[in-house]
Amino acid sequence: MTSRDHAVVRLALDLAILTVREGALQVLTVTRGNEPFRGRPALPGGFLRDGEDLHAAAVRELREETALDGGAMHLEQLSVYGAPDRDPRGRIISVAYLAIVPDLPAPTAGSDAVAAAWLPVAAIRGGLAFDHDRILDDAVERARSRLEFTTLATAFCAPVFTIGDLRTVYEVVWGQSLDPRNFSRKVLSTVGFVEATDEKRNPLVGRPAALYRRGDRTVLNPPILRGAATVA
Amino acid sequence: MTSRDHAVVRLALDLAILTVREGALQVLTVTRGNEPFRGRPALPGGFLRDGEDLHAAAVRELREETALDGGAMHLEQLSVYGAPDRDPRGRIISVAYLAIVPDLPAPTAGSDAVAAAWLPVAAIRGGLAFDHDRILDDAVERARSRLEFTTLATAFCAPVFTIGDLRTVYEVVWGQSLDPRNFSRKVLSTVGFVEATDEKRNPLVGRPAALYRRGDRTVLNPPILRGAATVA
DNA sequence: CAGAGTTTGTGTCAATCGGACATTAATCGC
DNA sequence: GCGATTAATGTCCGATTGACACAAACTCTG
Repeated sequence: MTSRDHAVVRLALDLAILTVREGALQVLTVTRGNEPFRGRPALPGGFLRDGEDLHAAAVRELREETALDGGAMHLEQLSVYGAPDRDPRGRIISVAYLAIVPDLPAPTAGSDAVAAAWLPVAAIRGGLAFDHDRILDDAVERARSRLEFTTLATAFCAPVFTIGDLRTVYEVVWGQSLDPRNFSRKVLSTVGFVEATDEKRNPLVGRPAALYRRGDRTVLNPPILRGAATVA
Repeated sequence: MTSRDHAVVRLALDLAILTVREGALQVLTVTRGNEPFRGRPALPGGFLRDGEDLHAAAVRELREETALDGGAMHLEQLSVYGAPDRDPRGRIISVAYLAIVPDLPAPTAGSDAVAAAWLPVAAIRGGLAFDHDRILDDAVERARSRLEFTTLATAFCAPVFTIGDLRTVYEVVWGQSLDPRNFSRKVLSTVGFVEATDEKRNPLVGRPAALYRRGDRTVLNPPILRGAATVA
């Protein structure tokens, strides 16, 4: 069945799990315990199991890494990386997934066999194993684009959040500051983006902010384009 | 090396090659000569070869099917389809690619071993083999979206084309009619979208139209959004 | 050759949207 | 109470867009 003409490959999954922590866009990394790239940070991942659905495998990996219900968070397929020399161990094709999670209050699964850690994306300068730098670049660009055209930003937020929280997500992911007034107007005028609650949250200083839940809309029409706004 | 835990898969490539022919969005299909799905139309494709790069394999398949220089046309990765039961022959993961080609004057590679034919997308109602209907749906949606945010529409056109040709591409792919005056203004005011030539083309009837080449810009900012325009 | 028919190219106008910015409201610390 | 700080609402104006008028250039027909 498997003739010489057909490449024999193993199929891996790699997850770029993004969040906004401490005012920065961060990605979940694991430290490699084996060669190659021993000791280097890498994106968490694993191999596809026998008879396992591709998307289900990604959900499983996400749950294993974040100890969160993978079905509830945002998880989308990013791309496939299949350069012949991308893994020195042999022909391994990797399907990369992009996951967006809120700032997790739980300790980041550090008790696992592998050491997991959140790293600021800006602090990673080509330091990841394999071709994971390229995967991360693609993941960040996808997330930036998603913020323009979908309501994905709410996936970065806790179940209940303020407009300021949402604006911070945009500012951190895009790396530019936005006008709070215009941002509020844009979000609140888009029906289905956020849903008002009757609660408020008292910050350490300043006027209390109204709290919102995510709405049922997923696509933003019109989009919120990252124009030539004031760079932070 | 390949433990029981790791699924053994074969990696296939499927191409959704789209064009605009005879005023309709069409896709290149091949008629399957073997079981399963013998006699049913399917997207052209093949298996990844040993040591072959993924994108290079897609370029090769495209050239085999259209006899055109794959490097010159638009070819992008679409998605991966990996449901366990998507192929009755066993575990086959498929990487789908979207290709956009102009209306080919050459006979559509009909002399090949497999019979290739252009089929209008609208005429295909769940008639493709495997999960190719879903792949085609995704490909069409991707193309529609690309027309909004990139200059991809020029890939549907011959090297030299009129604004009317370009508008026809939008109308056919989106399935809605556009105002010719506003469309011209939008295209011509976007620097780098099209490049003027000093030639004109005489249609069968009506005023001659100026001919343009594709410009060097790839992203459209601002985009041309398919709004609630008049449906054709 | 004149006029109808058709398509291209230029222009107008009003409604809407987006960016820049002012002002008021609510809370905390002193 | 008062200043500092952040939230929420509002104003203004230029840019963009959708709807539509009209002139220009060509072919076909009578």
